[in-house]
Amino acid sequence: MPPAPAAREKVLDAFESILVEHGERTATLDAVAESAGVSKGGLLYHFGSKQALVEGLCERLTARIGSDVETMRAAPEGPAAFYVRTSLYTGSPLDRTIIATSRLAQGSYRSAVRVLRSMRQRWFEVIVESVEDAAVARAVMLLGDGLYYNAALNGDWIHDVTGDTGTSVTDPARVDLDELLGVVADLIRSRTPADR
Amino acid sequence: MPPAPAAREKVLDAFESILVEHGERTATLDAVAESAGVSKGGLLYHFGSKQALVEGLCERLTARIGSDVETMRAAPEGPAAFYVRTSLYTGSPLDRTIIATSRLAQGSYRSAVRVLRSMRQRWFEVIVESVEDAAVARAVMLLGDGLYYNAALNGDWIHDVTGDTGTSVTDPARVDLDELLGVVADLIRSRTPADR
DNA sequence: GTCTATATTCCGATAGAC
DNA sequence: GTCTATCGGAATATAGAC
Repeated sequence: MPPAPAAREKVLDAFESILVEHGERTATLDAVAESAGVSKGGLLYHFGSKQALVEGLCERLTARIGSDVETMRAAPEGPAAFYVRTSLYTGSPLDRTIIATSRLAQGSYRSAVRVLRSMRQRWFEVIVESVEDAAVARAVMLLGDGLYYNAALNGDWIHDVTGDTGTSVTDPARVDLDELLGVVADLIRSRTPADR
Repeated sequence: MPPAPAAREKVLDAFESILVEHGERTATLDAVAESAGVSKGGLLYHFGSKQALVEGLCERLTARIGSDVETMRAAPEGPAAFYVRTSLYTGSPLDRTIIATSRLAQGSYRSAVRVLRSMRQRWFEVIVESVEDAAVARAVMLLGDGLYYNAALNGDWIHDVTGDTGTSVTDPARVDLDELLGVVADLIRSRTPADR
């Protein structure tokens, strides 16, 4: 591949960060340019319009999902567990691109909606293939969706970075990964035909 | 209660509709006023600023959640099943208020984030009380969150209005309610201590 | 490729008539 | 209570210098 224009990636990173941390309203060309360390004119050289910027982010998501799906398919723990585990927000590049694109989709950016739907479709295909039960696969998908919904809602992204002992049992937002994976395993087991 | 200014409610309805159908960016005072059939000046008489409008929607959500939680607590099918069932978008007033508020929360409206968190907290308390297992309760919450995430993503809200027979099994977005409730029932059963 | 203007449109809010 | 008119600021996009 070509040397890859560094400025383009920097602009995309900045756009992503502002979307994740401050929402769509704040992600103006001015703000993105400043955060990327270029002028507005410079930004508009790489992305001719705001729509082009949105398109750029969508393409980045498509690319990142491609490698994620490959990893998922080969995951030793199984695609379902892998999917649930990686749906818990950790601030990975993929996480951030997903949240940023979700923010755009909540606006009226059709292309963001399209790319997110296709992402879900690709995940689902791999999961349903491995659990052999469409109902369970859809439930697993929903659990992952729920984790992203919570990530997008909380904003500060602190789930388990603090090693505090007082994790309140009554806080629905504080999801424990091992606990959840246990539930998922039970779920899959309870639905797997015991014909062997 | 006082006669309840009809115009205020109409404005709030319009704000909600635009948020749900076109997103936060489109929900300008101009657009809301036009959709509500009043002038911008008229709107600003009832809600002195955009922030006041946001606050008004948050208060509406708080009120509607209050009655929802009561209904949920008394539901014959049990709070968990009730919660999952009503998390599937049907276009009810509560559904619309939740989606609208979620749209605001994805922006940087702190009050919307706060009211949504408190909503989840209240739901969770009722659910955990009935299933007696915090892990299951959290998983159930996530399933509901996932349903709302999907509703917010699809935008056209068509899940089951069409009586088409060709519901593709490979479409993760097309959730069948009975199927999902079956999974939830299995889940609760698999985790309920059989000590009786 | 990147910059500094500048044109244009639009949004939120205020003032004041009716 | 509801309206019209308008100000000030911000956002997208363009033009053209370096």
